[in-house]
Amino acid sequence: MNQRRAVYLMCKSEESSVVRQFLARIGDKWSVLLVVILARTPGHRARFSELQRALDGISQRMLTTTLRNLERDGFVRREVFPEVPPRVEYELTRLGHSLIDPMEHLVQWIGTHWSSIKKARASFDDR
Amino acid sequence: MNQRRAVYLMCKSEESSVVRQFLARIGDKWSVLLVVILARTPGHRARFSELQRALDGISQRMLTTTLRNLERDGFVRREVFPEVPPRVEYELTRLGHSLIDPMEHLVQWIGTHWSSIKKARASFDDR
DNA sequence: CCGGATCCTGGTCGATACTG
DNA sequence: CAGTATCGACCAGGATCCGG
Repeated sequence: MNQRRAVYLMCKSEESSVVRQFLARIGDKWSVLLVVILARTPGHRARFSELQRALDGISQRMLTTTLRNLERDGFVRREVFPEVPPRVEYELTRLGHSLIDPMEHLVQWIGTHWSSIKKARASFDDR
Repeated sequence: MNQRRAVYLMCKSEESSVVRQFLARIGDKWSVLLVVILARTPGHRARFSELQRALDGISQRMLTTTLRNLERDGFVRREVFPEVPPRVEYELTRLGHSLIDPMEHLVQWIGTHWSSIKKARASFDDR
């Protein structure tokens, strides 16, 4: 019970709005996946086109704006190499890397409970 | 490193799409907050109007649909009391309650790193 | 008191075309 | 190669009204 204090405190203050803001940002269509992909890339670096291939189905526009947002929040560092043709690499920052830990817990939870969710949905939809 | 296996595996399979689906559902404007509020309510139960007061600013429509979605996923149980005026109570299921644990980690992380994010944004916006 | 039905608005995301 | 610009479809979500 001790362990859950932060959640219980959350609603008392404006911390709930912070959580909402955070989820609204990182909870978009591609951000989490992008961070995860960078995390598992050797060196935690990749260039634009590599990321586009890795995130199956992402449009060029969305990759750009997702990367900009992550850069703005300090999760990703952008490095431009003055070459022709241009090369741009994105690297996970220390802050971005620290995200892996809570996400790991979430992924674990999903892995354990996803079948329960699917079952609940199926039985709910029978009505 | 051992601890991070699930995240690294995630991208290999279709598990990434499961994570996306999950985040898309629970990552909406009110779901997480609603679960947290129920979790901290004595008995993990509350009626519709109590929830509406607790979630400052939520519209009646969004409270209804958010509750429906959570019920469909098996996080919340709905109980109708055949009275006049009607009374409806919502209760966190065991599955819903198990969500608290990973969310706790997330909240902890946000608490620790939110100031870093704000600083990163400020310095980014100076350009 | 609870919540369904409707209408409306802004924002998110994809497609496409075009630059340095 | 790595973007930017523009357009349009779609949907989350708020306001409001009504009904059991």
